[in-house]
Amino acid sequence: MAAVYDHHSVEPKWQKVWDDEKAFAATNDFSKPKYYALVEFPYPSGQGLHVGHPRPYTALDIVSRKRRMQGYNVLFPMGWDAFGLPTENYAIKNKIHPKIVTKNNVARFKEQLHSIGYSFDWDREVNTTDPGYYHWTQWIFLKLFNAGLAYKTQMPINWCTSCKVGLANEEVVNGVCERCGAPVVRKMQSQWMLKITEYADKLLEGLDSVDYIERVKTQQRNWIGRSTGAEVDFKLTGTDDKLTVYTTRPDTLFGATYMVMSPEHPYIEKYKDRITNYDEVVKYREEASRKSDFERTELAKDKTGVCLNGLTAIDPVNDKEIPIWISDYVLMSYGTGAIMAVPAHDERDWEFAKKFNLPIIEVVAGSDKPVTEQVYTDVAEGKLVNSGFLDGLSVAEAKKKITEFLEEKGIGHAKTNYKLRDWVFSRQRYWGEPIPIIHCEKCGYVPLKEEDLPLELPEVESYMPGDNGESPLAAMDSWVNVTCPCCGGPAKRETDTMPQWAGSSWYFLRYIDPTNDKELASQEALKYWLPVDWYNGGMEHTTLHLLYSRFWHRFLYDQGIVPTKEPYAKRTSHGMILGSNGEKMSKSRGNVVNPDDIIEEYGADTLRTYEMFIGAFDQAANWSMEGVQGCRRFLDRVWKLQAIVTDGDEYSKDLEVKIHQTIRKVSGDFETLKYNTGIAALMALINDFYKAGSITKADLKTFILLLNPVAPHITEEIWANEGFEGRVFQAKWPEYEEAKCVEDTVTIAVQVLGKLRGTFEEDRNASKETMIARAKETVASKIEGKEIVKEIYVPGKLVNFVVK
RNA sequence: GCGGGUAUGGCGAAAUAGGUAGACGCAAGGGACUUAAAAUCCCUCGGGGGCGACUCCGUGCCGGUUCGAGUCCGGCUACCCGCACCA
Repeated sequence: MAAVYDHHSVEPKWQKVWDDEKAFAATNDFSKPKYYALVEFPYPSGQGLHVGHPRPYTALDIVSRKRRMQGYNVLFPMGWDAFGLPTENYAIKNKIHPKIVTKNNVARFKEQLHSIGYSFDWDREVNTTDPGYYHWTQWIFLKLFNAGLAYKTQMPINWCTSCKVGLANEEVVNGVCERCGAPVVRKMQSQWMLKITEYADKLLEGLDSVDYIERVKTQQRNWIGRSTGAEVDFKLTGTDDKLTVYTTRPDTLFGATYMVMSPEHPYIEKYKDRITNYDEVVKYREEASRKSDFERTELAKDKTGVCLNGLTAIDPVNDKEIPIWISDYVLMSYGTGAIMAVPAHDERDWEFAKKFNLPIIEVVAGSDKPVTEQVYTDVAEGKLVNSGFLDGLSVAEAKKKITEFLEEKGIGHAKTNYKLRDWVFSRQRYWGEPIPIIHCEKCGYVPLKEEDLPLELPEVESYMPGDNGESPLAAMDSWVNVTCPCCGGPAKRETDTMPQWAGSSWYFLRYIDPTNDKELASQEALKYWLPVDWYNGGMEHTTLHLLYSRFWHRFLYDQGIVPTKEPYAKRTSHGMILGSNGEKMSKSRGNVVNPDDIIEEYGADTLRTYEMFIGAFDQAANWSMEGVQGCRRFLDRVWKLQAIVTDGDEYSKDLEVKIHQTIRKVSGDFETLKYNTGIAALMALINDFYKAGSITKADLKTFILLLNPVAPHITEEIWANEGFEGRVFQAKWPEYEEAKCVEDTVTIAVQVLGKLRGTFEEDRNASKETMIARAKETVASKIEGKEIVKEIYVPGKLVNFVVK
């Protein structure tokens, strides 16, 4: 044995052994119990791996390695989510094909991941930009199209007035273009959409059947945002038209004092002759078009709006004529694009009414202050007033009664609404999956035939979007102009590509059968491997990627393509790794840590141990070089255990209880995301080993097995040095006996009036009477001359005396 | 703005189900070894007071429930994440 642990020679050595022996390949032996562990596949950026990546990867590598030791057939795959904007922008700037850029980045990422010693099954690597992969992404799109879930509509995009290109939200900084600084406006564009809203209820209900951490479920539920209310028709004065609003509070209908329409509402165009201040309205609408939905609702505090002079509405319950305003906080994309405003009982309406001096009428009583001074939104306590036939009812009763009334009169009906919006699926970009649709003047949108897939990305001369905001593909006349598969007439290909979310919405299915060129994956393999048993990923993917992939999966289930309703049985999330200054790591802040440097100086096992020890797994943590060093010191102490090991195939007597406790602790902590305390327990045990002076081979063996999932290289090397049989990755996970986890004596805390006044040691089986008697001795001076009113005894823990 | 989180020593953090706050690690101070340093090993380490047995205070802030609150309840404050074309 070498005197010191030399990671430079040991780590690559074992990585090669694992590769050569195909140590971590999932087998197709479907008779074995399976375990599918999944981490989010990375976007192979030009910067290479970031120290944030190894955190979730190491966590599930630990789980995977432990599962294999527990006898499971484990699938733990890795791949590349390689389409995307930064690669395309790099390609534009440097005139290099994105394919080449991607290939280089992937090679770098793969080498980096390899050097950390992950137990990925590299035989199942997938890449979303590979035509053999996106063949099936396009195939799923065709299924969606044929099921009526893909449609085209006019949607606004961010448009740079100077570059003449569509921009991603991220490329818009404070309303101007990130590259040139010119103002960005919203421009209408015909876009492909996916009807995720049709799956809103299924996605909501599915959450009840899966084991996701609670905040992920809550965030998805709120994102879907189901609310039940009513749609109500208000007559437009002097016309045959009605203005339909959506409200969650139909009970407050008698308190509506004005209406607000979205600035984009079609009635504005329709009745522009009636609106006497139309110029002002148009100006306001232009200003609103410069703001994103986010800004429009963000600026809600300082309400803006314009009253439509000449256009009013009639409240259907009391025939009152009320004014109509337009304001940007009302969005065309939610509800009906118009609201009735009840300022007494809605915060935004109240602020708006105060600003523009509009009447505020109380219709729910129960507030401490008059509603002209403070908005009253309590729905549990209040009773209806000033509301005709609703007076005296509770809010819930009134909701029911008014909805029945509206339905009876034919002026409204109960309505469920969702905050969730349909998924904008078009990008005017090159580096994405081509949308396999042909547009024919005669036949409309015609899908490609399945046998014509994959529709490969053609080579183009420039990756720059066209002047009118079209994708670079639009310039490829020979590719664009085709004959209609339906009528044989002249037709044009769709030139938009899919968003990056497309490839990542189903990648976990492809790992199951990655080389199948007949189907997306074989039914037999899907039945065996699904669902994913444990999926860990960033909290930032909760509402988009996670929801999108659940949507696709549920759709595929409805089509009979996959055997489970839900793709992921369990979902957990990790916290971000921040720079040592507590800020997000970024080049500009100069606080970026490259994992390669850590591996070079301290080794992969140190990196892995530190990333797991850094803090609570689900919380953000600051990087610390000193902390890295501490973990390396721990591994050095592990290495040096070889110097104090003596023969013996049983646990040392003095260490036996500690070892059993540690097996229990580590086995549990590795399952519950508490990697930091699991490692702390191993550190505590090694401290006990050194205190004992010498340990048996059995002591060492168990310690090595427990540490192996975290630090696989050093443990494999010690295992070989000590002549233990086979490889650690083939060994069995250690077991503990509950009976051997308990000490003979317990320490009892003694409190007087809840304050700690002393402790004593006693046989753990001693009676309650003995414990209380010993407790009285322990705090004799504190309770002397006082009356004991109550004795509280918590077995094995404490005694508390309540005295007078 | 809306939705979701988080707050404990000098620092990263622990604390099954309301029961000894600060495990484990880092930094710091002292000691051993060394010509010296590094490495390693040993000891101390929340704050105040006391020579001392001890004692008071302490888990973001204000209040409550309880024999007992970091943990439960009500009300705040600060910070972090997401907000649909970054991934």
